[in-house]
Amino acid sequence: MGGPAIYAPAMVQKRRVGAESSETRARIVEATEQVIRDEGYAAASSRRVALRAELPPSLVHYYFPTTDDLLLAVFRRGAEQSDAMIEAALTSTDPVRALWRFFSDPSRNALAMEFVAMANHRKAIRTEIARHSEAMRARQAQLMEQLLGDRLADHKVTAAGLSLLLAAVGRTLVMEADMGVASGHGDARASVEALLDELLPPKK
Amino acid sequence: MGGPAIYAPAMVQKRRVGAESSETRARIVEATEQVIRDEGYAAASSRRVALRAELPPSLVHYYFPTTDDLLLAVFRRGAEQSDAMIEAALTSTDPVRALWRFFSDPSRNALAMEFVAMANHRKAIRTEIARHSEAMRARQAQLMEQLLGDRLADHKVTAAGLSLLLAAVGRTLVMEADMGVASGHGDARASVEALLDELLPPKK
Amino acid sequence: MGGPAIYAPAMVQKRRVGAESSETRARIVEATEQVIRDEGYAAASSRRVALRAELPPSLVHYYFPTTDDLLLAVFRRGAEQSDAMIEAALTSTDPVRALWRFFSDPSRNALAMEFVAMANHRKAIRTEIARHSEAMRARQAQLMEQLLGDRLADHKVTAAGLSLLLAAVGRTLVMEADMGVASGHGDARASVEALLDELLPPKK
Amino acid sequence: MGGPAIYAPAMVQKRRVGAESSETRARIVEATEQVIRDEGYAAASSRRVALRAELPPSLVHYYFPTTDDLLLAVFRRGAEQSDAMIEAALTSTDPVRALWRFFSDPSRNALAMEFVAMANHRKAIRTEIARHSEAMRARQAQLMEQLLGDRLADHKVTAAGLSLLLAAVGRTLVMEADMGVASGHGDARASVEALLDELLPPKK
DNA sequence: GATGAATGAGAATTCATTCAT
DNA sequence: AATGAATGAATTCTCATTCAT
Repeated sequence: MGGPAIYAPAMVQKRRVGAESSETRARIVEATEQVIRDEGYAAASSRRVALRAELPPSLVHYYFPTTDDLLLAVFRRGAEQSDAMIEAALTSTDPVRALWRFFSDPSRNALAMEFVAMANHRKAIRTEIARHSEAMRARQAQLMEQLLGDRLADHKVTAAGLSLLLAAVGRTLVMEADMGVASGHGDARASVEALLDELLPPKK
Repeated sequence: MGGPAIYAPAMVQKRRVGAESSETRARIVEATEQVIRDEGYAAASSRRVALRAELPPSLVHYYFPTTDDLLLAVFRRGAEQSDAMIEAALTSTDPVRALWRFFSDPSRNALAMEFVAMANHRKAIRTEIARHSEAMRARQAQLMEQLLGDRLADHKVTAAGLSLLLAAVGRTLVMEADMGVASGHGDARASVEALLDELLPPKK
Repeated sequence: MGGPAIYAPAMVQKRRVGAESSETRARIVEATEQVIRDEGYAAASSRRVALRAELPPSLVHYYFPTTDDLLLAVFRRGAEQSDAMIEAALTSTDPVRALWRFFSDPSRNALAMEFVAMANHRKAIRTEIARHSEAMRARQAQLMEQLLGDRLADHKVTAAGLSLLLAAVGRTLVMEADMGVASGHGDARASVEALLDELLPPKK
Repeated sequence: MGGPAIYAPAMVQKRRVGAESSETRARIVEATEQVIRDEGYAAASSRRVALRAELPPSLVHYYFPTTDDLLLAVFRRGAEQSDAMIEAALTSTDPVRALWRFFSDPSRNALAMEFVAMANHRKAIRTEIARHSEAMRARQAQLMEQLLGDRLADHKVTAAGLSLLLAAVGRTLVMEADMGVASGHGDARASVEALLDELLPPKK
C-alpha cells in the first residue's frame, strides 16, 4: 500500500493513477465537492468537474479512471474531516452534546446526505459509507460507554443505540429543513436535549 | 372516459393529466415504480420505463410529458397508499405502535428513501414531498395528541416531536439496513419500544 | 372545384377535409397565424396550434391532413387580405404612395417574411407564394401603367420595375428594422419618396 | 495542432472555441454549409450534418456544443468570404457596379437568405447578422462617399441609402428568382443600371 | 504527466401522422 | 364530425470512457 504509485493507464483496473499527493489531484477533489454541494451529486460528471476545476476533462479521468474512483475520493476526504471533527467532539469537555451538535449541523450534513442518496445506485459508494458508518458508530459507542457508563442503563439506552438515535434525529432535522419541512422540529430537538440533560451533568 | 386530455406539450403549464383510470397509464406508473425499486430512481428514464412496460418510449411521454410528471405520479400513488396505511395504523387498537411498525417497515421505506434522494435535484418532487410530510406529521400529531394527551407531557415529548422521532429512527434503521449497517440497530429499536411502553398501556 | 367538399379521411390525398366554412376551421387558421407571428413559423406544429386553439391536435389534422395544408390555408387567408389592402391602395386617391406605405408597413410584412422564410423548405408554400407574387405584381403593374403612363418612361422605369423596387426596398427596411439594423434607412426611404415625388403630382 | 479547448459544456458561457485550424472542424462547417444550401437551414441538424460529413453526431457536438455555435461558425465563415469579395469589389476599377454584381449574384445570396430566414428564431444569428450588416453597410457607404462624392447629392441619394438600395433590389431579385418569380426583374435591373450609369462614368 | 480528439450510448423531448371508434 | 390513443422518427444535448501522442 505505501509503495510508490505506478502511473498505469486507465485500463489497468485497481490502480490509482496520478500521484496521491498531486496538487492537481487535490484540485479535482475540491472541485467535485463544490459541484456536489452546489448542484447535487447527479451533476458530478467528469465534464462539469473539469469545468469547475478549469482543467481538461481527460485529466479528471487520468487521475480518477472511473467516476466511482472520483466520488470515493471525495467521500474519503469528507469522511476524514468528519472523523477529525467527531474526534474533537468526543475529546471536548462536553462530548455528547458536542456530538449532537455535530449531527444536527446543516453544513456538514448536506454533503453527507448527498452521499447517502448516491449510495442508492453506486455500490462502491454504498460499501464505503457502510464501512465508515460502522466505524464511526463503534468509535462513538466506545467513548460514550466510557463516559456515561451506567447512567445509560438507567435510561434504557445503550451507547450504540444513543449514537444511532442522535444521528437519526440530527440527520432528519437537517434533511427535512432542507426540503422546507419544519413541523415538530423544535419539539424533537427539545426532547433530545432533555434526554441529554438527564444523561449528563448540566452544561456549564 | 380514460386517457389524458393533454392538449398541451411539456412546456405548457396548465395540463390536464386526464383520467387516472387508464390501463396504459397505470401500467406505466407501475413499471416506473418497479424500475425505481430495482435500479434506483436514477434509472427511471422514459426509455427504461418504456422497456419495462413493453411500450414505446413516446407513449410514456404521451401520458407524462415530462419526467417530473411521471415521477410525481409514482410519488402520489405511493403517498396515497402510505396515507391509507397510516390511517389504518392510527385507527387500529394500538395506534402508536402500529405507526412505529409502519415507519420501520423496510418494504415501504425503500421507495420513500428513493424519493427523498430524488428530492435533491427535482424541485417538483421536493415540493410534493414537503407538502406530504407536513400533512402526514400534522395528522399523526393530531391523533397522538388525542390518544396520549398529557402522558406525553410527562415524558417531555410533544405529539409532533414524537412523530418526527419515530419517523427519524425508523427510516434510519431501514436505510442503514439497506446499506448493510447494523450496529446499534437492536439497541435503538429496544429504546424506542421502551419509550412507547412507558407512554402506552402494555401491548395485549 | 366548386362542388361540395367530401369528408374524405386523411389518406385521400388531394381532398380538403372539413367544411370550408366551418367555424372550427377558421379558429384553427387564426390560431396558426398567431403562433407564427408570436413564435415564428418553425413553431407552427399541429400540437402548438391545437394548444393555442384549445382543440385536440387530431382535430387540426382532421381539417388539415398535412402541415402544408394548414400553412397554405394561413397563407391564402393572408394573401386575400393583402390583395384587399392593395386593391384599396390602388383605388385610393394617391395609389402609388399608398402602395409604398403598404410595402413598408411592418405589421403586414412580418407575417409575409415568415412565409418567405418558410418557402425555403416547403415546396407547396414556395409555389403558392410565387403564384401570388406574380399575380400581385401584374395587377400593380397594370394599374400603375394606367396611372403613370409615360411619366414612367421619362424616368427610365417600367410599371413592373417600379412595383418590384418598392416591394424590395419596403421589405428590406422592415426586415432589417426587425433585426435591429438601421443604417441608411432614413436615406433610402427619402430617396424612394423623392422618386415618387418626381413621378407623381405632389401630395395634397 | 488546434482543435477546441472546450472545457465547457453547452450551458456554459465562456467557451473557447479553439483553433480555427482543425481539419475536422473545417469539414463540419463545410458539411453544414452544404446541407443548408441543399436542404435549407431547417435541415441543419447535428444528425444530418454528421451524416453529410461522415462523422458521428457526437463529434459535431464536440466541436460545436450547441446548434447556434455551429450555425454561427458557418455564418462567420460566409461573412468573411463576403467581406473579402466586397473588399475586392470596392477596390476594383469599377467599384459600384462590382458591388451591384455582388448583390445580385445568386450563388452568394442563396446562403445569405437562409441566414436571414434563420434569424427569425435564432437570436444569436440575428444579432450576428445585424452586426455584420451594419459593418458592411458602413464600409460600403464610406467607400462610395469617397468615390462618388457630390455626384450622389445631385441624385438625391446618400452613400448609405444607395448601399441599402442596391442590397435590397439585388437580394429581392435573387430571392424571387429562386422561387420562380420573374416579372419585372429585367426592368428593375435595367433601372438600377441606368441609375448607376448616371452616377458613374460609363463602363469601359 | 497530460491532454486533445473521438465515440457509442442514452436522455429528454417534440413531431407528424395514423387509426379505431 | 370529432377525438383519444398510439407510434416511429428526429432533435438537441450530455456522458463516461478510450486512445494516441
